[in-house]
Amino acid sequence: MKPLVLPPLARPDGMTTHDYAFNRLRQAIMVGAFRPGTSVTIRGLAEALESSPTPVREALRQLTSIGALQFLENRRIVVPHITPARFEELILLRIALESHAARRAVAHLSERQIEKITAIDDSIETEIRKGNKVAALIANQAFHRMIYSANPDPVAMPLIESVWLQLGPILGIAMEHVTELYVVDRHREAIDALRRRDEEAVADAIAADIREGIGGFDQQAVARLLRLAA
Amino acid sequence: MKPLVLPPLARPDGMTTHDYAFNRLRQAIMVGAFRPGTSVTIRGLAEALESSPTPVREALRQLTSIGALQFLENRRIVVPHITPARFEELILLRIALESHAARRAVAHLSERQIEKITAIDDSIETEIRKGNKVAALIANQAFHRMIYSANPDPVAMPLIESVWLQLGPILGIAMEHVTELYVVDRHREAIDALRRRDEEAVADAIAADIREGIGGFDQQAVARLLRLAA
DNA sequence: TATCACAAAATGTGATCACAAAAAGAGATT
DNA sequence: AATCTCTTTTTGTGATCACATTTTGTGATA
Repeated sequence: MKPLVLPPLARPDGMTTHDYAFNRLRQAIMVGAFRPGTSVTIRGLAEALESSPTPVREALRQLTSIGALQFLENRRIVVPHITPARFEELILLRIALESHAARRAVAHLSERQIEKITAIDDSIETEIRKGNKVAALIANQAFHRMIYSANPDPVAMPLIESVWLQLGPILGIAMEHVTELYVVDRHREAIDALRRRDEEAVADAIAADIREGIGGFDQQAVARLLRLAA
Repeated sequence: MKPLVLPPLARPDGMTTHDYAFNRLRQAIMVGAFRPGTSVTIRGLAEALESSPTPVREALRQLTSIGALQFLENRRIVVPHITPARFEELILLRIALESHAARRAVAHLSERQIEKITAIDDSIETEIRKGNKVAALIANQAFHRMIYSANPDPVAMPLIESVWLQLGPILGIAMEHVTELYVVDRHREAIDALRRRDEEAVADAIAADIREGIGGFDQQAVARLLRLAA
């Protein structure tokens, strides 16, 4: 129960122990390193991160605030379970949030930024072709984040990432069971719409992208896996 | 700098010190007890709450995760400032989130719940007539929360409350400068739509309610106050 | 009066410890 | 073999302390 393979993550100079723990755990959950129902302990993580309980507890508390973890009544700390209904709500919430965020970002995107976004989209395909699932997932998130963050007041971004974190554990299961990766996204469509500054078309492309494939994965497959995770 | 009038809040039995601190601070920010730019200290709050730094720090860290507070680079803890642009984004985000949440709740609302919601709406008018601003604000939040929480998987609710928290400090300023309270909401309209199970009409009523008056207050007045807060 | 330098106080950070509750394990009983 | 009871271990909680950084306060200098 205590192998605890935590994806590595560089620790920039001057970063506090707490911030490091938070970012590392957050990233781990975001890319599906923990399965639903997994329980973690403060002391265990403190040891794994070579620190002490105090900063780790703060990081865990923060992660519960954004729905990534859950403090149960019996004081146990677990990765939340996901029911099919909850999964459906999260996807619909992604669509509502991200199509809104995309629409509000269009006017602020420079040509240069759109080029950068196109480059990220290319890197997604590259990673998929190389079979590197986690890298493809991270690149896909970067694609979406880059668009929404063009808004000078990206108030929706933290909320979007909260939803991503809640979907993270599902992605972990999906990546375990999906051997074949295939590109099924609406990214080119979204980029074209960005170039035309067509807010509605961008929002529609993003909505379709989310609906048809969660982070590059086939939704039907994920739905099937949900039964395994329950 | 340390009068720190924290609204009282009962502490249920068995609640941890951390949870108590979190809920108390959260409630204080939500109803506008802190002004934008206000800085708080861990030790100061620990003393005010008659506890120690550890649980307070955890509570503050959680509050930053949901945008209610901000840890600056110089390690100072402040209530975030709000620019007019940021305010606009937050309002639009409220509209996007809450009209979505309302739409997703309609199918799950029982007649009994709708009656309860109607009663809450009545209490809002009562409080306004009595001139009790904070109580009216809390009742208004309860009205919205009651609707959205009808969804058995209310995944949007925490995100909505996050936005409320970010708007809280503005409400505090508004309440200081607005002497006359008047009822300008679309609540009856929303309730009627709920009774007809008309999802789109409910969503529209909620959107209009938010757009035309933030929590029962006149938006123009708030916009004017924003300049004072900057 | 304004500005700079230095000392003192305040503050966030993180490790440690004692305590209580929960979980896990061991052994006996049915 | 299953269940119950009691002991041991694990674990979250919260207070305290030492440390480093920041802020504040004081006084000298221009």
